[in-house]
Amino acid sequence: MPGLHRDKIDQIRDTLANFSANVFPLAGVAGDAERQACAEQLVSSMRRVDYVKDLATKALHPNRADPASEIFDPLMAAALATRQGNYDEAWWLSFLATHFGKHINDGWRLTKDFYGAFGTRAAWSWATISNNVADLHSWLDQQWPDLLNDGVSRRFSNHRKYESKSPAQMKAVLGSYIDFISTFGSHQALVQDIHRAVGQHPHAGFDELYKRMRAVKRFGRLGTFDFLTMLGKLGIAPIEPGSAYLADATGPLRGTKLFVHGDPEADADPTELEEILDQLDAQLQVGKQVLEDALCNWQKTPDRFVLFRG
DNA sequence: GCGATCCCCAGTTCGATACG
DNA sequence: CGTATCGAACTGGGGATCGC
Repeated sequence: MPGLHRDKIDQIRDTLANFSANVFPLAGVAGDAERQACAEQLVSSMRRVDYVKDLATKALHPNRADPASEIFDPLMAAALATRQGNYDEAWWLSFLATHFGKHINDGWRLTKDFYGAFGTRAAWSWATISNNVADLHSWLDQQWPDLLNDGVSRRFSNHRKYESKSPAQMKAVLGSYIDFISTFGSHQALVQDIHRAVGQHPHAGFDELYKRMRAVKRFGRLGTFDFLTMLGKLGIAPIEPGSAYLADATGPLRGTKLFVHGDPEADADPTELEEILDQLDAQLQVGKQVLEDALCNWQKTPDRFVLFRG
């Protein structure tokens, strides 16, 4: 990150140094190069988060919501649906965007072609699928594999690289999500139920949804965290992560161990690491998603900034 | 060149075992 | 009994490597 955001990087770097001196010694960023690289990763993560938050209010072309359009974008489509009060569609689009993900080269093509059903029929909108799961299943069995077999690359994102486009898995994953929501009748009814159960605090809501997402197949710690933080950023659900969910993590846990103890393999209690992140964020005020994202990317190359792609 | 094979990954699932 | 914890088994697809 050359030149740009110099002030913000400097400010974060100084906060890290002060925190180390006065609150808890952060062994992983004791060196100048490491502290600088970490500060740059934090600013880089903040910018990615801010980009998505801005989608909620910025001007968007209506074709962003049209899967037949070249400029279809499921996150922008979710933002547009939210503005129209169509929370069901906003959640569903966010779910599909998270499940398929944006591939570094193929972009949103996999999401677009599933959601738009390759133009073979009306789009698989929430209104359509939630009332016609059987139609979705037969379409996946009978048409989807042939439609995919056209020589065009439609890959999952890095975070979803173990997923499969097989009809069996598609039915299992999408079906389990549809079932999960259908128990409540609508996404808004689910949110109301969460509020009844744990109150209205965004951290409590996030945590309760995180637990309940176990009902959705193939959505583990990473997929669930990506999905729920997306809902929060786009203003689709009033939730925000109150922790980095290190207990179930691999990369972010490694990153936090390196950050705090100077050793990615350190035998550290995730709960204690979370408490240190809590205290640090009281000063940084960047949010837990930025911390977990930045520390995961930083630990790959701790002594110099490498932009995360993928 | 080109297909076959291998390896990796910020993963997931399943079943066994240990608890209260 | 339920349920928490743990590790082994297994995952799909891309890209690198290998053998021809």
